[in-house]
Amino acid sequence: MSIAIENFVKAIYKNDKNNSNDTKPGNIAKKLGISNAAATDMAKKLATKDLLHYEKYQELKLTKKGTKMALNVVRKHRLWESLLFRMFDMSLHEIHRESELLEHQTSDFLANKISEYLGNPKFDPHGDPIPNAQGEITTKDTSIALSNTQEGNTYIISRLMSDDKEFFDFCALNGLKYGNTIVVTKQFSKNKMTQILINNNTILLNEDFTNIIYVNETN
Amino acid sequence: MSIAIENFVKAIYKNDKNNSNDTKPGNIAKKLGISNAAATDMAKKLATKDLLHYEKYQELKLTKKGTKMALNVVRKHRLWESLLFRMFDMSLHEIHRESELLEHQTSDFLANKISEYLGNPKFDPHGDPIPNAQGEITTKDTSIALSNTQEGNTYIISRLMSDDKEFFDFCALNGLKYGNTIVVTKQFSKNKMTQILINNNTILLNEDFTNIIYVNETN
DNA sequence: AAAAATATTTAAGTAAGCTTAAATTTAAAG
DNA sequence: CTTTAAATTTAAGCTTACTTAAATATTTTT
Repeated sequence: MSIAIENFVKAIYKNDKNNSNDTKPGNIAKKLGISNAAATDMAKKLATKDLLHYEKYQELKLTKKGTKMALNVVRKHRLWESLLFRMFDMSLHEIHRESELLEHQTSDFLANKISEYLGNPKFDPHGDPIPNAQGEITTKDTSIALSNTQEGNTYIISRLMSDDKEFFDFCALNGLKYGNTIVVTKQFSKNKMTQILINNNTILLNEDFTNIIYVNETN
Repeated sequence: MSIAIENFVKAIYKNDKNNSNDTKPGNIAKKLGISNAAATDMAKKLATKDLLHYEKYQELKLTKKGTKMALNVVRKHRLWESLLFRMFDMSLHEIHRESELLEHQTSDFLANKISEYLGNPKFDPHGDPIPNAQGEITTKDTSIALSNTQEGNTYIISRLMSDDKEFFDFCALNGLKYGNTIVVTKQFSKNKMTQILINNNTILLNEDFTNIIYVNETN
């Protein structure tokens, strides 16, 4: 299948996961930087390939086959991120940018080699789960957005859900990293801001950030 | 530039290096598995982009710009081969197959990271020279084909110039590997065969193989 | 040096993956 | 509930990278 198709099913998959927007052609088009018309065309075409269900004006829904394809691409993306992050001195933004391209030119064979080399990791450096070779995500996600945490509690950063360079630069600068511990010192619910303590520094995060930083409670 | 263009200039570059065939559209088409007509079309198009010189019925000649592009792709290919070969348990044929795809989706930035990680190697696992970041090959090649060696002399394998799985399987089985030492025990000039001693095994190689195995004299 | 074989080029056409503009449908607002 | 706004779809068209078939030029053979 082509790169365009892989990116299309991946975009649908990710849009569903975030359940931020409804999964209609327009929203997918926005993510991919193509016109609405192109997205509609592609949706129709993929329906004939049994990758998704298409009904005029309705949301797009991946078939089992489509989901499997999406997870296969996601797997390769996250394995590349894991490998590049471990081997080279590259930022979260940089590994994402490179993996976005490499994911489409990676055989299942090579993906398995990378996975094996890394010890079959379950999570990538963003904290996102890595599907296995069968396209299954076996871990369950108990993490919550920082915006939903309780004042006074201690948490462990589990996911940084973004592709944005500036966000990652901010994270790197402030020690916001997968696995690190933070204390939520104050929730400003009216202003939708969260104050946290990390590495003995107090920082105040606004909604944009507290919605994409995910954490787990400490046990 | 597109993958098709990168592959086209690369094919011209490699055809020139091997100086096996004249570098006309038909020969390039054969290498790329496309029709002659497609190759002519592409050649004309690349001439307008100043990547090569095109004159009807004449050989294609890369411009400086075209050569630089080809060397940039070759660099990425050989760096990937070096990395995959070092990290994973993969054969020469497998690393070639994967690198053939990865080479087109690799930023200069990542290529430099890979090079740095490997200690800026000058040769890949096939013994082929790796162009530097400026697209220059700084090593000079003193190696000769096994078919041109002298009976009784000892040599070091310097290059295995092939993409063929069977050839690499044969090499792996018999210890024919970049850097290994062999003794040429007999040249059967009439039958174009060469007998060598390697790892205490005597093997007889025919022309197909002695023309693509390159060696250096020991000092 | 002419005839035959081979390669190259031209011409016409196709599929993928887009575009813009107009028409249609749905969703939102008053 | 009607009007307005927004999104989706259809239609027509473009570019890239091919294809096959026919025309033309070059090589090779005799």
